[in-house]
Amino acid sequence: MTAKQRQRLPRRVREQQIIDAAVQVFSKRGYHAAVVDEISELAGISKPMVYLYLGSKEGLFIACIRRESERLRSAFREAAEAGGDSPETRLWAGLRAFFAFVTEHRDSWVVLYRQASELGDVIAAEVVQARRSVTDEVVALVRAGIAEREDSRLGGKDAGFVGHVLVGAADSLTDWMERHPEEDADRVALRLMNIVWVGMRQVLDGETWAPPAGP
Amino acid sequence: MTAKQRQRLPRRVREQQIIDAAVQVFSKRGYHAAVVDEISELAGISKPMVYLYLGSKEGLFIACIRRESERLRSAFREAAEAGGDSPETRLWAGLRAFFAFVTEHRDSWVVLYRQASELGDVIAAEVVQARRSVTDEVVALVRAGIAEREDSRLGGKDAGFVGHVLVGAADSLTDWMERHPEEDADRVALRLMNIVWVGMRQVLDGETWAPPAGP
DNA sequence: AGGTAAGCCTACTCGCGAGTAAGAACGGAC
DNA sequence: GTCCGTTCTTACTCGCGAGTAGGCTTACCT
Repeated sequence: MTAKQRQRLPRRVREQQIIDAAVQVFSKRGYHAAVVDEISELAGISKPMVYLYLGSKEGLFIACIRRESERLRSAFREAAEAGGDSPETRLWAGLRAFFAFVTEHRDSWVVLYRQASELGDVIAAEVVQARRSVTDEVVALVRAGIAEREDSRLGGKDAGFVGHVLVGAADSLTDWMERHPEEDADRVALRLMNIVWVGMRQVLDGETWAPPAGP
Repeated sequence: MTAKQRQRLPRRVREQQIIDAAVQVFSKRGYHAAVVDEISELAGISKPMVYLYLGSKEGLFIACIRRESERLRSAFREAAEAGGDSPETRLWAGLRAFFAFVTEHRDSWVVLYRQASELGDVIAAEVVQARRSVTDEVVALVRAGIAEREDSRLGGKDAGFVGHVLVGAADSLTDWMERHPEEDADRVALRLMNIVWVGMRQVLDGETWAPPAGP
């Protein structure tokens, strides 16, 4: 016995521990700068175990994306579904859940969306897919909100537009929150609703903004 | 004569050519996956020239960030300054210039803001700095817009918030634009103004959004 | 107890890519 | 012509990190 044998654990558990560690390291270093040895060490395991269970560095990263993406999307959707009857309140509930999630799992967010241009098309596609799936959830709510108005002058394309505004703004606000720790997730979500949703409602009511007439 | 001597050009010119190539390759592959040989080849030069002029891969990347960041910021600022007297029209002009810039120089944008978590603190700091400098330009306009109202219920912190919303939304909308090529930069900027600026104006006017009273 | 499969490790290989040494060709200046 | 500085190249070194070979150990089953 080499004195160095660690506690044995079933594969299921180890896999999750490895992914836990990987999310931290990928988040901190980025995909390429991340070193598998560091991940395995943080997971309390040796490198070959990582390869045995996850296949390759790329496979490991994809596993991270999949798991974290699923968690985030579930958090959003479940909150939205429990958020009342109107799209408005559902969107609000979803946004609260979103900001709560990224507050608590900053690493997940970083791994999910701050790695876009990196590595071969395989992973890039995975990352794009993950972001799109979140955007789609938001767009669905916005579309429902628009559809409530019959005479609406906004259509499906506008829902996509607003969805991107919301997701992009939320992403960026993640940074803002770091410098304003006194603002919790709920307050940030409320602020965002106040700007974007109110703006959209105004546009729906026909009060648009137009640039001053030019030449 | 080794038949392989290329046209000789002064350092100034070569440096720019190298940076041109580097922006393309960094944008396509990401910092770590980018290979200096590919950059030098694309620049029509041999690798040692890159090291002679830019020092290291890191130095090369920083040169890219600096140059592209400066270009983008100038584009925004010059448009804003020429955009009339009110913060409103200046912001509008700035946004138009921004979207026009990223439409035409997508690579620059990708290199500037889609590389955050990568490499040592040195470059990460540079990237953060670049994004911040753009955000600051926007925030200044928003703050001016808010300050126009005397009885404003929004303050400096809100300007920062709205600035982050705008920059984040704009970032995300670059993806949306790729899937909607029929929308040019001006139309996207107009849409964004319609949502965000109108929303903010409403809040300034006191029409806020509040969640339905909860337990 | 003996077999066996799952969990785990040490100690490698080996290619890729950052960075460099050493000098060749060109273009003036005098 | 012949010097000198700049531009440019071929042809390396060398470390780092992804991935692996091969085997040891513990838990459980019969």
